[in-house]
Amino acid sequence: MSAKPTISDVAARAGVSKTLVSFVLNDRPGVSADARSRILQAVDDLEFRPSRAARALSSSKTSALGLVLARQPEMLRADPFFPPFIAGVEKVIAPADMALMLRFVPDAVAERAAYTELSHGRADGVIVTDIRSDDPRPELLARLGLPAVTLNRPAPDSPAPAVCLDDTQGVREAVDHLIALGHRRIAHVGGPTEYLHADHRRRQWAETMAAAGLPSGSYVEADFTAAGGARATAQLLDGADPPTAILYASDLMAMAGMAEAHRRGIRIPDDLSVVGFDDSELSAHLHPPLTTVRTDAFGWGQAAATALLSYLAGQHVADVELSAAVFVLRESTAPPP
Amino acid sequence: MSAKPTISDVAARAGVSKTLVSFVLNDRPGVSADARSRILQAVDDLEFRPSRAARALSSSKTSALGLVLARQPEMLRADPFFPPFIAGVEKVIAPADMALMLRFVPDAVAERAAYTELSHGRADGVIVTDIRSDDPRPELLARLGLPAVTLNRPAPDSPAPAVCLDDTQGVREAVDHLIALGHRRIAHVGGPTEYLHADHRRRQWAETMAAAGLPSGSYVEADFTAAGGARATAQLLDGADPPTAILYASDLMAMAGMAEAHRRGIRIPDDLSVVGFDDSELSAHLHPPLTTVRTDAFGWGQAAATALLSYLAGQHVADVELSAAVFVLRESTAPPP
DNA sequence: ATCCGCGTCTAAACCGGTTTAGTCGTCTTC
DNA sequence: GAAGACGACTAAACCGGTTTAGACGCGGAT
Repeated sequence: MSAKPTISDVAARAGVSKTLVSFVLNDRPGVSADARSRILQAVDDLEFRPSRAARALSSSKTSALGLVLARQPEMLRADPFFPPFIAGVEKVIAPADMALMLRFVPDAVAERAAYTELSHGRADGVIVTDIRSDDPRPELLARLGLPAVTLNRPAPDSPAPAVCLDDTQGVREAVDHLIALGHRRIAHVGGPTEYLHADHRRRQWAETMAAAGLPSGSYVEADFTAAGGARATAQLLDGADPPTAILYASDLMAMAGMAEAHRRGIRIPDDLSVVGFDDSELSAHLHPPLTTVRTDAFGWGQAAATALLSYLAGQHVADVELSAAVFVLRESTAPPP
Repeated sequence: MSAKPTISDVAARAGVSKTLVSFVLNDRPGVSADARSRILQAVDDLEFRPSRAARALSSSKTSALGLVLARQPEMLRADPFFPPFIAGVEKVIAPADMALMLRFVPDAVAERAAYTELSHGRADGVIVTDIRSDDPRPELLARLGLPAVTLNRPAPDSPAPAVCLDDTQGVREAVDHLIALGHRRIAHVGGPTEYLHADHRRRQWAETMAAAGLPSGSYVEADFTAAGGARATAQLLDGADPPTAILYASDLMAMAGMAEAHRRGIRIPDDLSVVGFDDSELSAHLHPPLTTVRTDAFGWGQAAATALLSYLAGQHVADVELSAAVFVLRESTAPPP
């Protein structure tokens, strides 16, 4: 078991130059059928695989994409979005012979450092998720010269192509559904408003209420954790004039909220209607099954990866618009008592 | 806004050779204080960062670790283990200036290809998780010359250091707890037995029952998904002589099982006791809060990364033994009706 | 007969670092 | 005062690919 064979070993065995081997490996024209087959034979015999590191240096292509997640471990633990999202990305990039560099960072400083790192020979491009308001990343990435694709559009003038999924239409449908059932006091438990998607959901909820001529409902900002969802629910339930329905910005918070209600002897959906967001794995198997809004994280991952790959290939990439999040009616909603 | 500066640019600006810059960058002795400060100044002025790709080639070190996950997207969606595990790994490797290459693969063939890929200039070492029975990976990795650390020991003679966490002691405590409450018919809903950890949990359950002189309980193999957990629970509950307690190999299955029981009007814990496994985010916030077994995935990630880093540094690494999974008593268990 | 174009192939430069082998001057040491 | 040790520094080789510039032989056009 000797060391790994190099392109020179292959060239020697096939009786040709390194150049020609490289041509064959990269499907470039101008190689005779005879030479090609001898080279392929040698590649096979030696089990040769080109070194990624060498290729990265000479071609300035790492064949890797980067993904930086700035999250507290707590918020990540039960996140229903990233696993399928990453699976979708992988599905697209694996056949393209690319891989994913993943970075989890605790704060904005480390985040900046991580992107800088990635831009120096670790990744060819990045997918930017969890867009925040006044997100500094598009500017940073432009300065680093690191190609990027963003999930939704951070700002009208963001230079990176955006892969957009309207995740608020489902929220509107959900609120309309609650209103149609007769609810008038519909509260919202949101995520940290620094995240654009959390803010959008809150806005959509407020606007839909307003459009129906209802008074604005109670709003509590939470943090996407189960504990936060339970706390927010307790606050709403214990307040004066408690809501008859609560719309949550995530299934996890909704589930914790349901338990919190149960604990008070409040029945769902009889006494309180609950709507989640995400359609996470467990939601359909809850008792009662959770009415929610579904976003296709896997498909979003695929679309983002596809867009980034074309962008890296030098093609002009227009914003992509995916089909909107859909409202999933199950059994956690009913007319108010 | 020119191209990225190289080490030669730094050398030129500081009036020294590339070699000396390299020495300073790598903290090697034999550089005068004067030269060192001039070089650091130049590095600063130019915002120079060494190219990972170049460094990888010349030093044969990629500064990256690999992690290959062979899972169906479905099984990954609500997995409570990997997010904190990866966060633990990151916590350790980030300060060591390393990064994580993540690969999700659909099957064993792709898995093999992924490891092969990683060994050719993409990663310096890998962490092997989800050990299966007769796992082919230790042998493959040895053949590829790719340093590895395994989570638990696949076989007594596996060449890679193992980072072990006894996740069955908590299961024994859980079963003992149920027995002490008076349960005699304790069923188990397990994970796919090809996974060693799933198999271990099943064994521990069976052995603890036997040790207490109880007849062996019903066993249903499921797949770690919510749907699977619900199905298995239905099967147990609808069978002849249904159990008074069910031990699940994951919280997700336990939660789906609880809902399935509720649907039949079976109250928890009054009519049926339920124990999960993982202590996932939601478990403490369920109604009733789920009694479960907690494994410290974050700590496991840290330990595995630490072990791999020392191993890569050429140190001899003995197997690491972490503190065992602990039984977490909450409110989903009670004496049988 | 000469020139041109073309298909096939190669030598050498190059990517940006690390490492080896050695140069040069100064300071000890006998 | 010569030899040796040592600290500071550098030129050049090297890692394993890709890419550029050009060589070589051959057939067809002039």
